[in-house]
Amino acid sequence: METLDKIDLQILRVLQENARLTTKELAARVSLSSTPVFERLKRLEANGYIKKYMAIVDAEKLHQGFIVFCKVKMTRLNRDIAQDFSRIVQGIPEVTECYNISGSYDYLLKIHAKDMKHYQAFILNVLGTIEHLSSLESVFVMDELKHTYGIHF
Amino acid sequence: METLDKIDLQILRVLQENARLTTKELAARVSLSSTPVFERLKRLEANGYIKKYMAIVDAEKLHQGFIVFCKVKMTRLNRDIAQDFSRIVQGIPEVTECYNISGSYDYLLKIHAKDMKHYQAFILNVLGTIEHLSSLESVFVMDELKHTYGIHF
DNA sequence: TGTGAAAAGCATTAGGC
DNA sequence: GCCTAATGCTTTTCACA
Repeated sequence: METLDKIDLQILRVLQENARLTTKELAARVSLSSTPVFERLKRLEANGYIKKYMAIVDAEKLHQGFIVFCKVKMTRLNRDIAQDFSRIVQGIPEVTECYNISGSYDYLLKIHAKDMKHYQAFILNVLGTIEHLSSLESVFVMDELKHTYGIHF
Repeated sequence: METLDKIDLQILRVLQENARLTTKELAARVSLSSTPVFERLKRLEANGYIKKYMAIVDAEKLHQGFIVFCKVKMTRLNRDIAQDFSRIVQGIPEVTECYNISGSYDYLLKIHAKDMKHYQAFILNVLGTIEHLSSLESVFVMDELKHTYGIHF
């Protein structure tokens, strides 16, 4: 797939806002009939423009509303250590995001926990026990002002 | 709504993974017929357990793959200044997330930009011009190791 | 690429356990 | 609460501009 036209982009924008629209409704919003919209959609999915469709659930209501950004520094970092760290992190459900970052820390992790007690236990029993870990710094989220899920394009 | 039973939780878990399942498929996964699943779904939506359905699009492919966490410190922070800041941030499309955080900075922003050039212009022309802003620190994302979108429960 | 029509399959409601 | 069954839409395919 070379490049997306305006209609493709519009489809992506609409679906980013509401993924449960019927093809018909979607077609109405981009002023086409169902068939071409259906085909474009399949193409966008097949080419990886749409990674997945998901329901955004309320973390607070599901008792996972205690959010912490945890900065991690390793004693040293090479390919093997980085791969091990990545593998471990993939398997930790509390870690919802993990980034390799610039600055004085190596990684930034987003953690979802039930409360401070749960988070403390998590640090002591899970994160803190990772090999080659040098230091941890927890930045607690006091309020979520904005969370768009999705991007502007 | 008082509390969710196991089937409700299962429905939420499945929809978090794939929001475009038909009611029928969803029903099969929780071993029920369509009708009760349909009713549970409507209840979960009505009670805010499901906040929205969205397509996750590939930021890289849409030229928004340059990600920066930007820490913001204000000269001082009171209710009015915080409200102003929140209002401004809601209107900035590059800011996909914004948190009020503990530590030596007041806010943590997640920024999606096209590239470093775009980001620099954004800092100079948009973020840097906000009133009562004391300092900014950019933490650049070099690699995204994990991004689940969604939580474990 | 697009349209419109038709077949197959689903969502949604009704009626009953 | 759950089920099965019926109806009216939608999705999806196909022929054709």
